[in-house]
Amino acid sequence: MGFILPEFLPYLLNQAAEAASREFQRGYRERYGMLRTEWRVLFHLGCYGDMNAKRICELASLHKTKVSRAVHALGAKRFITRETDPNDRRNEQLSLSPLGRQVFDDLSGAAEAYEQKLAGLLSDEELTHLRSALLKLKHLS
Amino acid sequence: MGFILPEFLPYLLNQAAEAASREFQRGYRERYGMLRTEWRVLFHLGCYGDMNAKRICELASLHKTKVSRAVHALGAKRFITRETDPNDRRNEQLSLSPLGRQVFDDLSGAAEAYEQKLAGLLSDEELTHLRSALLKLKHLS
DNA sequence: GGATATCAGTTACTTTTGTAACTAACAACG
DNA sequence: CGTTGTTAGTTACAAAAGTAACTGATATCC
Repeated sequence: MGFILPEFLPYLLNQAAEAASREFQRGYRERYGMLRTEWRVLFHLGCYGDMNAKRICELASLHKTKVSRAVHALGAKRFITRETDPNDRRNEQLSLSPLGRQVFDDLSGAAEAYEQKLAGLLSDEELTHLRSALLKLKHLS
Repeated sequence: MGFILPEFLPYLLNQAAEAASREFQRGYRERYGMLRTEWRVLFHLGCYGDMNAKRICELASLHKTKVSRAVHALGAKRFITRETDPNDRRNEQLSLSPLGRQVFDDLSGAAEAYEQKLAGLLSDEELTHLRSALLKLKHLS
């Protein structure tokens, strides 16, 4: 029988993800000139604490070049500082600067508000189920 | 309270969407050298029948430049034909060529198989709920 | 009919991403 | 030691996407 495009999961997921990102994206883009990967790096540091680029790659499933570029951009904006580990000079610890912390605080407020808005479209139950289904899908090698 | 990045819906949605697309994408990319937008255009014609680029933009929420480029690429590969409407020469009707139909048949088989694989990660109930939640999110302005 | 607006689609230019090859630092093994 | 391998991160180049301005065609309204 005919293939039903609007029920195809990868397609549906992409459309929902794009719709959910677009409006929120505009916020950090306009306010701080940040790209999505920059937002992600900033939030990893803000939510999990200092770490190196490698660790961010793992946590966020991002390629190292993407993270490298985001780290440069965030450094240029003075949102993060980079400190080379004297015991292993390949390793560079990333931290939020005080300015970066301020930006993070502002944006995490905006993120919470936006999450509320999205959550408003769904019941609590739907929301829990959605999160759990998304988590299962995420772990496709 | 701290913001929980791994529960943030836009982030979760993006990760799940990327994971769900990546493997499937490799298939049409390697077999036919197609990009994601080309896949989408091909599938709109295959699933809904002939239409013009404008209509594809609307159905798929894609920008017209993206569709224009995909249409060119699919034309160059001889997967679609383009016919100017004699009553309104701005309007160009797109159709699958016989070759394009073959490609569509092959890829829709692959898509069905992949959907089965994804569906295997979730129960029937989870799947229905997931689809319905994604549909609701998709309709954010 | 002629100025103006609108429409489908394209082009030219810029920004962002993907890929692979490259540093520089360290580890392991003989 | 010194060769070989691995690691964290960068760079250079090519592919793709975003943006806005542009065609050429039709519609509108005076």
